[in-house]
Amino acid sequence: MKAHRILYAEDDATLAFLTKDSLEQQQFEVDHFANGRECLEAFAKKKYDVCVLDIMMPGVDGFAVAESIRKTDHDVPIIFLSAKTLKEDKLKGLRIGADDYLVKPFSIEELVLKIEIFISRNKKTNKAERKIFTTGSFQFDPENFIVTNNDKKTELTQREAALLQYFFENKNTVLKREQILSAVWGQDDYFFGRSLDVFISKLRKLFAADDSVKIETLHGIGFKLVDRNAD
Amino acid sequence: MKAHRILYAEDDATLAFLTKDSLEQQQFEVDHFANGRECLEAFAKKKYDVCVLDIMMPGVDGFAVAESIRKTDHDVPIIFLSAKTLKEDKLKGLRIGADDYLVKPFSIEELVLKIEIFISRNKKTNKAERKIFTTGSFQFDPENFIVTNNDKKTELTQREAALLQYFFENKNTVLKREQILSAVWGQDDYFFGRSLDVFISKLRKLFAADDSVKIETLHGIGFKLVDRNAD
DNA sequence: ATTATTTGTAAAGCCCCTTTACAAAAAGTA
DNA sequence: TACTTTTTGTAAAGGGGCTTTACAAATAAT
Repeated sequence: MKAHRILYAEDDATLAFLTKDSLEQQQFEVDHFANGRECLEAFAKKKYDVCVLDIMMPGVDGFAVAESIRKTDHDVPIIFLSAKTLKEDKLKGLRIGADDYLVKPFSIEELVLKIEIFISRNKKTNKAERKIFTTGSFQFDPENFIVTNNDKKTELTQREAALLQYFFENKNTVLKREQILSAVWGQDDYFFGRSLDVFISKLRKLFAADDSVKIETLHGIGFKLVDRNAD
Repeated sequence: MKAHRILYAEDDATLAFLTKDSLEQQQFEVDHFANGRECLEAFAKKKYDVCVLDIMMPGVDGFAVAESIRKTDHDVPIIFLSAKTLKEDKLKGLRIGADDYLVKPFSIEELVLKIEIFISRNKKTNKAERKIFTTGSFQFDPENFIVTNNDKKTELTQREAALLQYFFENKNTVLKREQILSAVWGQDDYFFGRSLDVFISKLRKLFAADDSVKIETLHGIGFKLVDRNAD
C-alpha cells in the first residue's frame, strides 16, 4: 500500500525536524515547509492526504494557508498546531477553521492518532462503501449527509438525509406514506405523518434549484421522487 | 425454542378468533380474553412476552388493563388496538400509554411484525449482551440508558449514559480528563472539557441518593467513580 | 497573601425533530 | 354544482438534549 502524504507547515526548525522524522517512522511521506507561501505552492502541485499547519508562521500564517487550501480543495483534512498560550476566544477560532487541532506542546502520538483518524475516515470514503446518489445536477452523499449542487454544498440533518436516501433508493417509484414512515421513522401514525410532510417540504426547497428533479405528491397515497432526465 | 406467550384482550369474538388463529400459525402461544378483568387475572398468574389489548371493551377497558399491568410489570411490551374513528387527540392518548399501537382494521402481518419487534428486542435484553452495571443501590442498563435505584427508574440521555458507562467500566480508577473526553466525546478541548464538567454535575445528582457511591474530583487530573462497598 | 487556574452548576443558546396552526388543494357527498 | 371533509403545504411554536456562558467556589501557583 502506498504511503500517505502529509503536508506539514512549521517554522520552528527543531520541532519540524523531530516531527517529520517521527511521522516518517510511522510510514508517512512528509513534505515539510517553513513558511506558508512554499506550502501553498507545494499544495498546488501534489495531492496530500492530510495537512498539518502551524498557525504562527512569518508571512502567510496557518490560518491563511488553510483558507487558501480550502478554495481549491473542500475535503483535505486540516489539522492546526497552535501555541499553548491561547485562551478560550482563540480556541474558538481554531475550532471553526480546522477539522481538528492540537495545542503545543503536543505528543507525536497525539498527532499520529489524529492523522490516522482522518486517513481511515477517507479510506472509507474512497473505497467500496462510498455511495453517491446523483440526480439532475444534485449529488447526495448519504454517509456525510451532504447534498452538492453546482459546488454549493448543503448539509442535511439526520432525518433529512435518511428520507432523501430512501427516495433515492426508490427513484421514480411511488412510495406510500406508510411505507416511508415505517422505513424512515420506524413507526407510522398521524403525528409522524405530519412530520413527514414537513420534511417533504424541506426537501422540496432543496430541489427548487433544479426543476428537472422534484418530489411529486400522489394525493392520499404517497410521494415519488422524479428525475425528468431519468437514469 | 419455546413459543412466545401473548396475552390478547378483545371483546369482538369474530375478530378475536381470526387473530388468535393467525398468531398461533406463527407459532405464538395466545391466551385470549374477552374482557379486562379476566385478562388481569391471567396476567397475574402467567408471564407473557407481549400484551395486545383492545381499547374498547365493556367494563375494564384496554387503558385500564394497561395501567394495572404496569403497576406490577414495568417492562412487558403493550400494544393497543383501537377503532379507526379516533382523531388526533385520541391518538395522542394511545401514544403515551402504549409501547406501540395499531388502528383497526389492521392486517395480521402488521400485528405480527410489531410483536416480533418487541420479542427480538427483548431477546437481546435477556441474553448475552445484557450488561447491567451495579454499584451501591444503583443498577445501570447501558443498552436502554436506564438507571434504577430502589425501583426508581431514571432515563438517561445518550451522553449521560455514555459517560456513566465509561465510569462503570473503570470503577475505582482515576480517569484523566483527556482520557474521558477522547473516549466519550471523541475530541478533547477546552469547550468539551466544560461540557464534561456539566455532565459530571448531572451524574452526581443521580448518585446523590446513595452516599456510598460518588464521583470524586482529582483537581487538575480528572475524576474517579468510587463505590465504598466496592465489588 | 494575592493572583491565576480549575471546577461546580444554573442558565442561556442552539440545533434538530415534532407538533401546532392555519391555508390551500383534493376528494367525497348531497 | 355547492358544501363538507380529508389530506397536504408550510411557517412557526414547542421541547429535548448538548454545548456554551457566566459567575461563584475551590484549589493551586506565585
